[in-house]
Amino acid sequence: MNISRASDYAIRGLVYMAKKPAGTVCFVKDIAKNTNSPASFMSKIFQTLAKSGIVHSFIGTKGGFTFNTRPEDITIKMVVEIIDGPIVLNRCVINKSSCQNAGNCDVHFMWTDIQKMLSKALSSYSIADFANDTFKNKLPKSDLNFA
Amino acid sequence: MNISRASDYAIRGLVYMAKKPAGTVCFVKDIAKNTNSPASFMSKIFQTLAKSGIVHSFIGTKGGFTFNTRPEDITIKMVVEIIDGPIVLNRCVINKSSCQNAGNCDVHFMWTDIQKMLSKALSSYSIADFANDTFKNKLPKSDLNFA
DNA sequence: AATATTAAGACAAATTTTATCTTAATTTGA
DNA sequence: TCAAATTAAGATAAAATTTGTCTTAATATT
Repeated sequence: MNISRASDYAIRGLVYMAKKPAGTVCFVKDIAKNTNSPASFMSKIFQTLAKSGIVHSFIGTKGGFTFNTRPEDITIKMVVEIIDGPIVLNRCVINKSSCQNAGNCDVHFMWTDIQKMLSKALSSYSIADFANDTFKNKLPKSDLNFA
Repeated sequence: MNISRASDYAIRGLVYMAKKPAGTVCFVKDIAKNTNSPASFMSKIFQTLAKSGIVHSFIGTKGGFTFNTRPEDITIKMVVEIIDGPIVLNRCVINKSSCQNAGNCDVHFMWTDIQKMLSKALSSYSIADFANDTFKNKLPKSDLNFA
């Protein structure tokens, strides 16, 4: 029940990029250094981000990465799902046949519901929120009252 | 970002037990059969549940497991944490020194907040909710509106 | 006391995560 | 133009976790 190191690195790397002037080409080496993450691991993570289309990569000297999607439009949910794969709290939520009750039991409904809630929460934050100061307007969600 | 098979089995096993009359001694073999889970794996899971104190085990012929805590008082969060360990969305939430910003960055605050929300949601369901019909009164949390 | 049945606990396979190392692509400067 | 430098891409590998099985010990019953 947690995000991977890779997702954490990805978010931190993208936030680092988002703090630079728009259009800046960033090297993995710099991104890694400034986020205290292993450069070769970060390299692989940015490969995945590039494949997804949210960043653009340039090979060779003076190569690097730029945003292909505005940081305002990149949600935390998007990043986590690109790196870790779809958020699925329990397998019965996506694969009903994996459930003895064919996904019709109350436990199934609980997981589906909590997953939706989590998904909404992760979608409510963007990379830009952490690069700029727009984050402060959003807290806290944990005050939500569950009857 | 998901619960383990083990936690899923544990919840299903406990719900199965909770449907029996209070005080019934249940065998792992039966629990496993009725939840479509590997018996030897379920055995290990119930060992862990017994160590935690929420169920009581009896060794030998006519041995088995009974509740040591009322199903009403066993939350889904408790079960998940007993089996999978504490719910920690990102390591910086519990270990600030693992964060380059000593846990004072906005990303840290986001994870802490979402974790609290998730924790509250998981605490709002009990094993009894799925054994009886009290579950229906609780949905849906996913209607919560995140500004 | 022997047997049957149970949980407990040691052990092992499989998968996932977290990386590293090598290769290919591109630019730049000599 | 070609070698060198620098970059991302991709193959490979180590480590950790998850998921399970197999053997042992405990207890009750006959």
